[in-house]
Amino acid sequence: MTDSQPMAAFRLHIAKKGLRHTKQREEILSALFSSKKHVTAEELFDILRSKVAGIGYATVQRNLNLLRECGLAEEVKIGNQKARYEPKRGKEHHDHLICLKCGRFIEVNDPRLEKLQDGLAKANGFAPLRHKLEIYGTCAKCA
Amino acid sequence: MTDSQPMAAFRLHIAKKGLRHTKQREEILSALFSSKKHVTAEELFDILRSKVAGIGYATVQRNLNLLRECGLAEEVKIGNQKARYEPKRGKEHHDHLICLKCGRFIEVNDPRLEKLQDGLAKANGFAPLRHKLEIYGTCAKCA
DNA sequence: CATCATGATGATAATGATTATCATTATCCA
DNA sequence: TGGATAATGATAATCATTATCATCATGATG
Repeated sequence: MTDSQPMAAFRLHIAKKGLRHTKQREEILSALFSSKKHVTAEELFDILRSKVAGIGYATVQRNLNLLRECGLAEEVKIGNQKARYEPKRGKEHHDHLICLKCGRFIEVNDPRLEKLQDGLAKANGFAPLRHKLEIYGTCAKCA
Repeated sequence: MTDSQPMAAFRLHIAKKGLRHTKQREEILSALFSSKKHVTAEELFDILRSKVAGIGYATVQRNLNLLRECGLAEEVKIGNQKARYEPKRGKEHHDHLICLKCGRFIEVNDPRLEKLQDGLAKANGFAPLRHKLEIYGTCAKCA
């Protein structure tokens, strides 16, 4: 099997930390990157049950956290709702437009935001690492 | 007692919804607006115990939600941590620089962000209502 | 001012998401 | 291949928040 780019990065991270490669980890990564929407741990768990006999919910959660650690997954959390995860390729960052009616997420990206972040931070003697911008409103379909 | 501006707004909201004015509500609002930092419900509860004999935790939580409803309080939530609340005067909006080391919140406000929000939204047929920007990094004291 | 319908409170249980525990299994290096 | 130990899976624990419910307080009414 030829490793996909994310899979290779995952293997590298695992090796660097002295962790082990497992079938579950492989499948979790694969399922996350195959998903077309932002999935919850539970949804991912349901998908994986049919592929990996006996896989446990805790394993999915644990490895989503691991993927988050190595920058391959990002968590999006709205209010007290269950966290959703999205695959992250490379270093590109994007923000979200979140529809309050249907819950849809629209991904957006604007380089001006990065500049604005740096400016705001610098003015306060703050060293920025990352940011999270969520714009709430109504999407076109729900208007 | 001369009502403060927020207290008047609170009374108005309560009246409009057919709710009742209570000593607890008054004290919760007052304590929130007296706090110098972003407080958790628990911290507010501890402050209030000495002022209002027998006040319950649930009452504080309930009324923080009520204050949020009528725009007098704003909730800030980082990861899985306990929610923090800040008093909100009028309609001014601000965002947060959040220090990953000491947990300090710095409030910032830049009108360019509002324009950026509107631009991003319009480009996606999205009607924006509000946004939340959190910039994570290291503050000057923790550098 | 007294009555009373009902909203609010306070104590506590319930909920729900996430994390910790632990016995067992699987990985992978020597 | 053996063995040290990380990972897994099942489940319990945790923790913040919300729901429940008996009792109390508010405020409109007479």
